[in-house]
Amino acid sequence: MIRAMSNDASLPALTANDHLILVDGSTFIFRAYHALPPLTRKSDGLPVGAVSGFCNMLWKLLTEGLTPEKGDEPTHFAVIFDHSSKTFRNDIYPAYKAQRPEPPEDLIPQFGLIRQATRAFNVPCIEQEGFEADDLIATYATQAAAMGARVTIVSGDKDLMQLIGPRIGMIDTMKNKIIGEPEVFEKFGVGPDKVIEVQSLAGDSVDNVPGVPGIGLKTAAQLILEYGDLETLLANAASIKQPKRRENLIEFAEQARISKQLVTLKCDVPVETPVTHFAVEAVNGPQAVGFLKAMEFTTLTRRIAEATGAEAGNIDPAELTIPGWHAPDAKGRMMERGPDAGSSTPAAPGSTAPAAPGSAPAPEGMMTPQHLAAARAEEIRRIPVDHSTYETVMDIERLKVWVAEAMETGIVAFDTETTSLDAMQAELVGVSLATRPGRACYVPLGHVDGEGDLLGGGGLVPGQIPLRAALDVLKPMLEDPGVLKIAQNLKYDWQVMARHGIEVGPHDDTMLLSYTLDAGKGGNGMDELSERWLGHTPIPFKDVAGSGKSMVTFDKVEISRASAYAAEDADVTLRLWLVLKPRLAAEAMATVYETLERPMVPVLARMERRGISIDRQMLSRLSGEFAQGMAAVESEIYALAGEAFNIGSPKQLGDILFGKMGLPGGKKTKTGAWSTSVSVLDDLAAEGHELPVKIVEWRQLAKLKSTYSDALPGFINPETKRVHTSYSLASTTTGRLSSSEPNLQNIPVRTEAGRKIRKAFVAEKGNKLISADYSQIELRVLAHIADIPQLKKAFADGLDIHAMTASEMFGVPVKDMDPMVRRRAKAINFGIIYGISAFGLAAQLGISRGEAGDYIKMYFQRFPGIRDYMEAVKKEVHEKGFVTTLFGRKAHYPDVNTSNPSMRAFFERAAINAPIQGSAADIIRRAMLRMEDALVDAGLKIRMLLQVHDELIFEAEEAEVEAAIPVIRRVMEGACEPLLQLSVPLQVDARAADNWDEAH
DNA sequence: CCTGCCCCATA
DNA sequence: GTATGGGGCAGGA
Repeated sequence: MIRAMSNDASLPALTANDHLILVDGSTFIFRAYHALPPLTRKSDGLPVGAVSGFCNMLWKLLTEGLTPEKGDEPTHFAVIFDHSSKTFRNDIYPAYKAQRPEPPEDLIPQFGLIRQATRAFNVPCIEQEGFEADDLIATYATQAAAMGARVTIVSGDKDLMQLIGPRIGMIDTMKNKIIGEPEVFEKFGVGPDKVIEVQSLAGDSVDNVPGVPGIGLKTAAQLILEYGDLETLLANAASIKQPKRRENLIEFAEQARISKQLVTLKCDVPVETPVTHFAVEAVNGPQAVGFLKAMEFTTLTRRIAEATGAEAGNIDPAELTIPGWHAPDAKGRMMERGPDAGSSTPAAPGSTAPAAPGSAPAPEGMMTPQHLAAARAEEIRRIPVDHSTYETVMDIERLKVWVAEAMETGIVAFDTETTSLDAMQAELVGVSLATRPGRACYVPLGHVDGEGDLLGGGGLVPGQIPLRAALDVLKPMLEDPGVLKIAQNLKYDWQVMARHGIEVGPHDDTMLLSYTLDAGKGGNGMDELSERWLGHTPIPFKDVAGSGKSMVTFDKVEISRASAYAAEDADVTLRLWLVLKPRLAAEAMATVYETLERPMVPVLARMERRGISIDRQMLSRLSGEFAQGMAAVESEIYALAGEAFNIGSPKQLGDILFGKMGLPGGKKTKTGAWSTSVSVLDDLAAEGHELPVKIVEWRQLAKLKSTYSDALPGFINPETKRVHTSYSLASTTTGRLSSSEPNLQNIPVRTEAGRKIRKAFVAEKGNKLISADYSQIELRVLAHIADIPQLKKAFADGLDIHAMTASEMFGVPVKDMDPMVRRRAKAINFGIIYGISAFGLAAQLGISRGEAGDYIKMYFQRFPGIRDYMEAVKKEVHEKGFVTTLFGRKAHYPDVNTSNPSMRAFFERAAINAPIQGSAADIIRRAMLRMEDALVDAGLKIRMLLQVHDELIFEAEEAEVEAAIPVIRRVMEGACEPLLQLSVPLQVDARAADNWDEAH
């Protein structure tokens, strides 16, 4: 149909008072599809998630414009689509966008629907043969801007960023982000006017724009900033210093020019519909409502009916024309099971279900623990996982039935579903329970409907038990001393429940069971354990909530899908427990689990909840200082190098140092590139080169800025104003903890600049931070384990251990010792702990392999017990596949018997190190487990905040500091006892101050 | 957008 | 030579 007045000149041109909104319909479809909850469907199964997002956005933009404030509404509006995949660009470069994957199957019917939606809202729907939507948008935007009007492009497509200017803006509704010049700069490193120059160099693998090989966004921006544009750069390509880059720029010059043509948008498309025809017309209420009703968008239908005065009840759903779509027979999708689903008594789990533990059934009665454990594993493996047996609990009476069942059984696996991986911020969305294999339920508590996404709506899905009421029913069971609660990674669930006033206990943790039994054999995550022990692949999280950009929080997941996923988690957890728990006794690991692992959960959970204060202003000032320092060093570097380059790129740096400047490159990395690590740079610096010194300086500042001063403030919890790290109990082979998000176990300390970061960790007003650390704990453990008389005596006498070592080895007196000699001995001592090699020691000390070998030989002569210990450990690990710590913890090295000599040597060194590092880890764990009670018993309120392998950090009121320090020292120094009497004393140094740096 | 690589912060 | 976590870059899905 031809618009009646399509060439009517009487439609007025746009003026400065006009505001044109151009929606990039094509990319919107794809992005909405990925951003919105998966599997939103109409009752007949028609997938409509993208259409729903589109309609919401359209309505909001038409009525409000970009912001809810008045006066922002558009005067002109159009939605632009791609017409077909072939465009003039394919004539220039046939491969352009050639590798685009086919759109997902359930998206295909939505293409037509979105065009219908546009028409239903009375909005021009524009597409034109041979041109991409981007070219049409570019043309219309340029025309309107030339008339003086304001233009807003609604898209997240980076290719459109080249259009941004004084009158033309861009908004990404999916991210709710306005894209202006600063954002373009952030993305491309240049302003909008240079975007195409950068793109023509860097290329774009998504669209198959080739660019120039070896040049990414960073380098491209660097080059364009230096040369201004592509042609100038290509003209001067021969003078580029880096050989590889020069060659590529010359060889691929034509390819870059083609790329530029591909990315340059066409601003002069002979458009069929003039921009003046985009004047906004009132939405035809009945027409829009008819369409929305057909789509079953209830919320939006209501909203638009109200706004337009249309009588929704009297309007029939519109007829939809959907090519390629046939509604399936009215079988209906699986509905959530109602409150009465399932029988009122627990279903029999099947005759093969194991009896509850503790009540050893007669046939198994005479088996050894090992047989029992193996039989149990086989038994569990045979019960299939069946999602259809799970119940969705929507009714408080049913919940009470489940709780009663758990109380009666005495064992329940439970799992929480939340909105975040950060236990400190996660909102509870649901709880799942399992009482026997195959008997599990999910209790949704906080699911919302997804339609409110773009409008901020999204109320609770009706029918769920109110959160508070459900928790009141669950609490007595979760805290009942007679009911064992089992979880996978319990610390997380414990935290979430603690924030709702529930202290879960007693408990078991399948992740820790696995870690205790199998540390070093592989991961301890649930999916992995399920594969390993049950031969079952649980529903992947990404299948339920999506992944990456399109991931939704769990509260937006449809309840029936959430239910299958969540109930399965509890079911699998229970099964894993049934398999793993009997192994504790069979493999004599029950004590390790019960004294070193399980009780750590509440201790760490409390430490994480407390968090630590950081001084945001101080870090912000530091970021500024570091930035200034980097800028200063940067210009010196460019001057020394004779050109600008990306210092942060090891590849480019290597080209400059070893290519252009021809410095002798000592080492290469395993991929064959020049190594530019500090040790290499230091060597060059020692030869008198200035540039490497500056690089090291720049690197240090860059590291401190990006990893610490820039990143740490982002971890301040908005509610508590403190930083809450997360400790992992099960991610090292040796028994150490690890810390992440943020990692507070690698806060700088060695350099002056680094210690400024540490100063930003502060005590609250009226409080002090106390740092207490073990002195030389690993060497002391080594002295004990390997039973070395000289070492033991030195520690007993409180001597300087490295000086003593030097004295023994080189026969020099400790008094007035040359610091260099002591330094060598210190390096050797560390080397021993790491399973020394001549290669490593040589690298560390900057001496020859032969010389290092001589040192080691001499060391073993003086301390033969060390060599004996090392040989014994190697023998042990080859025979058993694991080694143990002083307290019985196992570290497995399943691949130690490999025939690859260097791999083998690596595992042997690791095995030598593990009992030392691991015993020290056990000791500080024991101290941590006793610390809280000891402090409370001493009448102190002081609390433990952090652990850094051999150091504990506390926060105490000033008045308590003096009394607290002796208690802390006593607990830490006596941590081995009474289980073990170490043959060397443990020594703890403790200090209090206003910040971490001064306390350390 | 994810992954491998390189480099670097700590004990 | 041991044990970690994390940031930036570049390349390939």
